[in-house]
Amino acid sequence: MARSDTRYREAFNRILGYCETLPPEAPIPSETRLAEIAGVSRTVIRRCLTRMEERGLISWRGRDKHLLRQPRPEDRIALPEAPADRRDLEQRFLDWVLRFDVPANTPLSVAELSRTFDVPQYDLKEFLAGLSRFGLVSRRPQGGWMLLGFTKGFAIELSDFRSVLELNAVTQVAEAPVDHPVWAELAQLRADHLALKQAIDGDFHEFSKLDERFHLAINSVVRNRFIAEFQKVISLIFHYHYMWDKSEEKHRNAAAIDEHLTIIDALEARDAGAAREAAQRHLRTSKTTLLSSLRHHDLG
Amino acid sequence: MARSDTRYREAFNRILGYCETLPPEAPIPSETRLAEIAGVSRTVIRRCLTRMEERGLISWRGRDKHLLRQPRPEDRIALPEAPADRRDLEQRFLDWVLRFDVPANTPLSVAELSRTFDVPQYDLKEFLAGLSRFGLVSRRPQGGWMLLGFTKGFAIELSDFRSVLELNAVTQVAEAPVDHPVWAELAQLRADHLALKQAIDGDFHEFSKLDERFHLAINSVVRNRFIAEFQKVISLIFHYHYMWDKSEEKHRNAAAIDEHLTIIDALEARDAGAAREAAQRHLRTSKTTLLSSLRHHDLG
DNA sequence: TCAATTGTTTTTTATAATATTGTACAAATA
DNA sequence: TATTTGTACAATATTATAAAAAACAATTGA
Repeated sequence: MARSDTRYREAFNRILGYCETLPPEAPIPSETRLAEIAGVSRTVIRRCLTRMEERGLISWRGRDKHLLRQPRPEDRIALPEAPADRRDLEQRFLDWVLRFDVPANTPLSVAELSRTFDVPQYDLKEFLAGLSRFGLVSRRPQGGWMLLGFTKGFAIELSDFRSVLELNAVTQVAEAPVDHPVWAELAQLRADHLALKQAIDGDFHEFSKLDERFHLAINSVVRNRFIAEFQKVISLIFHYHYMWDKSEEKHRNAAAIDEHLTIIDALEARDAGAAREAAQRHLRTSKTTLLSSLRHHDLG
Repeated sequence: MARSDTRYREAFNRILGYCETLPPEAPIPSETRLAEIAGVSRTVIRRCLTRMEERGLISWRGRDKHLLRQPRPEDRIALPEAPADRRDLEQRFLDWVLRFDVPANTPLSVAELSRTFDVPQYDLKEFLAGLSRFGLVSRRPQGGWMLLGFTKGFAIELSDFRSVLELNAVTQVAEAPVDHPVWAELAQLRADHLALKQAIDGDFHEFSKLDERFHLAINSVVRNRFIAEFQKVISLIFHYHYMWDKSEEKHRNAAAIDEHLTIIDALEARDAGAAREAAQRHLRTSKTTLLSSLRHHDLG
């Protein structure tokens, strides 16, 4: 009826683990020290100590705490199952949106999402609030949330924004010092592109991964928290749409390989202007592809 | 112990208002229709109708609903006071952070913020979740939130990001059609800049407003939801820091006026390259100013 | 017969209540 | 005097639940 005691349970087991490393009848460190070890507050530690005393694991009077016996496996508390990783919720959510081709202006039910993603409702609320900053979702007047994304306007503005960021990245690469790791990565990418170009007839599906690697390498030169945050979302969206638009995939990928190689050429020649121009061409192609993939979905 | 009935109360008063426009003994529209009028679900409408019947305002049997008497002021329900505008929470929060010079890595107490801003805690949670997308705040491992912003690294990256966006905007302005409203605005800005330049000795404080107008005009040409979202935060932060860094303010503002005029000159000559270059110089100055204002605060 | 409306049930959302956890400070110890 | 513990209090996370929305079934009237 209030917050869970997972923190206490985890701390208890962790302290138990720590005690196992101690010699028999060893003194137990101070509460503050234990709190540091378990990464929780003293309140939780005191609960743990109380339980340990009850179970006859330790003696505890004032600041005199001693280990009475070695902890056994059955001393541990059971943890509430299903940690349900909150971290990659974003990945899973976008995956869901794109994979099931959830149309724009779909009402999102927090209750339903909570079930499908196995995540508590308040976590989702927080997550959706974050996404609303990207204009991907918004609050509905009658309550709840709504998926906005993936209209034509959204795709255009996303592409444009991506272009702005990526052209900036390209410029920065051209100015990167010779010992920057990006140059080694680009050399490797050039080789891999050439190899795939040879085997394009059979392996054209492989391009998707290469494309992601290429753009990641370019953008890795830019160290900026704001840009990095957006890049994650952008690359995910583009990546998926490319994977699913199967029309003329082979031809498209062959063309993209050449575009990538042109960019690499210009970069290695340290010709920022040419690199920007080549990147601009490539980004225009990408935009067209993204838009046409949306059109196909509209028809299907 | 659950959600408030504000929605019902507001709907009731709105329906009352609608009934006042009706002739005496008029039939009441269908529940669905009323729901549309009040912007609320049928469930709420039925609660409203029940209350109206109890108060002898209407007769209600099945789908036969009639007005019995004209609603009077005392029929209205009292609304829970203090709407506490959720909309400009962002403005007020950033204002608070910057005005009180809240240092980086300050733990934020949702309870305390809730009191100072007169906003429910869950609204704040949602808001902070949104800000965490901008890297301004983050979750602490032991629970709660923490203000990250306004370290040197943050200022640098923010400035860099601003430059990327603004240089893009400048390029777009240079390509804007002659009948675009930005040209009229720039002409006006030129005049205002020249006027202030004349009176700089006395009115140099006025520059802050002019600066905001100038950058807003440039950026208004870019129609992009992602960029617009960021611009709001960026301009607010720069704006405040300029206001408070009083060192050499007059000299700084005089220089900035000239920089602005150079940009306007290049733009009106449709010389995108020169405009970008001038903008780049101006943005570099801005960055330096922002950084030095942080340094002053560190010392103070 | 069928579209519109109402009656009823189910589902979802917003939010107050609250157990758990964190934190500050006083008292005790060594 | 610096640690450590005891105690009180405040904040947070999470639940429980009333309010609202949505879905569905039954009814009505043209």
